[in-house]
Amino acid sequence: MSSGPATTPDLPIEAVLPALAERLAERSACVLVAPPGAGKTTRVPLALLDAPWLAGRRIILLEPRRLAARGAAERMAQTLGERVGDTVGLRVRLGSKISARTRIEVVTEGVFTRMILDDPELVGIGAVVFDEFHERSLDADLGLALALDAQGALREDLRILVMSATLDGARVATLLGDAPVIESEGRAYPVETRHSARDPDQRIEQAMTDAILRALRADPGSVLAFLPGQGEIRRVATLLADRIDAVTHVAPLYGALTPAEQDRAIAPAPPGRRKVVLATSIAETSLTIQGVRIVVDSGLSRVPVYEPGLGLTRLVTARASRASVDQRRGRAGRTEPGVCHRLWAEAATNALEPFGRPEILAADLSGLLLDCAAWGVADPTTLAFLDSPPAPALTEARAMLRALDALDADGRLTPMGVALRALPLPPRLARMVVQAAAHGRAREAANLAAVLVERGLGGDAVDLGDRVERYARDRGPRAQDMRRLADGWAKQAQTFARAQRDAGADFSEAGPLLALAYPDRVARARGRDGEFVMANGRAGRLDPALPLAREAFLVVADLVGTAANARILAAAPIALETIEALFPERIASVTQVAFDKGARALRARAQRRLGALTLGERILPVPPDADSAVILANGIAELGLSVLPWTPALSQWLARLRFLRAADSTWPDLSDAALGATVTDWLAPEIVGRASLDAITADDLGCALQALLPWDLRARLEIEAPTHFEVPTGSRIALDYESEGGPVLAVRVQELFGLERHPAIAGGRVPLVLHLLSPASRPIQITRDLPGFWRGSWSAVRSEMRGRYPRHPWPEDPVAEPPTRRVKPRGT
DNA sequence: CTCTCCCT
Repeated sequence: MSSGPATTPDLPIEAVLPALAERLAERSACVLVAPPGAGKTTRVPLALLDAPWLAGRRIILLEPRRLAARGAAERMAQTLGERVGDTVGLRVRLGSKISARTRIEVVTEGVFTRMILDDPELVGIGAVVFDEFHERSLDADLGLALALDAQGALREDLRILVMSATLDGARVATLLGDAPVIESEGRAYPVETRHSARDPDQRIEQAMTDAILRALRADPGSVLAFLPGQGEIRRVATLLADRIDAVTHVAPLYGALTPAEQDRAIAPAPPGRRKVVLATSIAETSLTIQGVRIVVDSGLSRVPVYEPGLGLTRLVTARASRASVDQRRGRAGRTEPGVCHRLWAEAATNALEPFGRPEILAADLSGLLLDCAAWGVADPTTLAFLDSPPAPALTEARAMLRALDALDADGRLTPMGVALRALPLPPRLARMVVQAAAHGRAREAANLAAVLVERGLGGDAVDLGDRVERYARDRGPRAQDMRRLADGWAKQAQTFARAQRDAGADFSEAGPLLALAYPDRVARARGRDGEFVMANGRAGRLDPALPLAREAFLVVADLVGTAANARILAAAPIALETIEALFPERIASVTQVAFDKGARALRARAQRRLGALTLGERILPVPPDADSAVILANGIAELGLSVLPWTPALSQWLARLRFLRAADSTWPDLSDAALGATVTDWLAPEIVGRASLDAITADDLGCALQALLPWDLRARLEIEAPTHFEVPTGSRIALDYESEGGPVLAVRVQELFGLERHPAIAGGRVPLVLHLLSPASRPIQITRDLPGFWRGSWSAVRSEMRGRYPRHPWPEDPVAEPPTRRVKPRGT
């Protein structure tokens, strides 16, 4: 291996600079792929400065982070022996250093998007250089799409250079019109990679703790460990505390720490001591930790998943990408050769996604859509994006911007949209500030917006009123910077403000202000345990010990977690009267009819609703309409159809039809399941105007059942399955169709005297099951063969019965005897 | 099992 960067001042990138200059002289776009340590960020812009095609115009260098932008500007200025603001300038949100002499402007990606939207011709600019493009931020993707559009339509002479560390350069080159790709060597010390697959039953915290302790014993130097999030970092720190030696210091490192805490975490260990830094993906790029020789990588990272439809983002723990784990490994070889321990089997590396998911595929696109509309493009998918913005997120963004009144029906910018774009804030918050300005509260709204966009400003209390108050008392440099910015937003918003009628809300308070930005996240308490339901239908919870948890209504600004378990991170209370005053056109009056199972009756309520949220309700008489009847019918079906007012005749009717259906499927299916599934069709029309089960009569049920039988089958029913059977005495006896063996005719035996043939129905096809009864209607015999009975067991029955009922006829030959229906004994 | 990171 060659010697390291410390001993060789010439950087690997120098070797490709002549080729790069040559390509850019003849082509308008170029891709430069160079791994970390190549020196591209600082060397390339300076090398292009004297190119003839630049003709004295400026170069814009895009960096993904303010820290990186400041560092690049400082190093380039130093190379020239100048200060930032001379030849090399800087333009970031908080503070710009630009002068008339400036030829290279280092800007953050978001700044460039605004620059090109304000000046699509990019007057005075000869080249735009995208650095760290492999990070694929939303702003970089949008900035490149807009720059390509401008180049094609207005500025064919504009040079576009895309620089990237690990990118698949060919894809970008295609996007840039088959631009040439130049590759450079990187420079890093060798890093030995060791794999050890984790026992799947072991928790990641335990595996990481064991691996760190092993690594400390095996090699000298400090350790940088990558974990997915704060929770894991805290738990590993606790586990390590019991088992680590006194000369080794454990330092957590993640984004939510204050800058001072972060500085302490990345400071080198004192001589003779070692350090274990437990970090999130924050340590993959942008900050270097001195003295790290050992990296231990869990292979996991926490990534956001945007849910269009709810307009919310939740976090999931996922395997880190191949690019990400390689980047992590590289952190061990920054200053000397190192070791990287990976907590997975070597073969699993090939199964990793090659790159992390580009932000444009998993983000809220409302800002992007608004910017595109300002560019004159209503459909962003017509621009040259490396990955096209996904349709569901665009649909959601379009709906939100329409609701904010920022776009018209054709997707063009409205005057409100112009006003929102003038504020460098997310569209919802911009709308809040503009609308508050119309009521003379621009300053209050801008301060609330500041607390919402700058993480940690005003602390992390859930109650945003508390955060605004703390921020107002904060005299630190960051708070002062943000106050200057917020003042600018407020002034800008006031230029668009036209005095409006009284809104009936006090916009000096956080809750009413927030409602302007998040009308869909107005929430109502459900129960007492800090549970709230929002107008968008989703629920979230608060620590029940917080005073905020006792409020009836909140506006939720931020929450995390899965749909089933979302935690509210920022909110402010709002009064019911304020909600009613703010959203008269959004609040709908809904009459709701529901079946009360306990009372077995319908209940009607008039509800005032904001989306999924019920603001108030009162009891109403049940409307006697078809809709109510359907709800009652379905409620009854849930209880079971046996609760209906069945009479013996209706039960028999049903049994007759089921009997026929069993043999012949031209008859309708009237099983319990089929009837229950179709109550809307047959029961509901006959119970219109009924408000409870008790109000339904047997007649209602009869009419409803009749409707189940087509006209042409009604006459056949009487023939095939008659209700009664006429015996020789002339008695019409009801048949029982519910018996399992078939339809039953139960009759006193004397009424059958003279009958030679067995009685049958259904055109003689189905013999009845005869239940022969004594004069006292006690069962004597069951038979399906009456002639056989007369010939056979009748004589035995006769001898027994004659003794018990001596005054009734028990003839020797029943076929020859006249039938009788007399029950009373013959005269005495 | 209380939040990844970044920007106008």
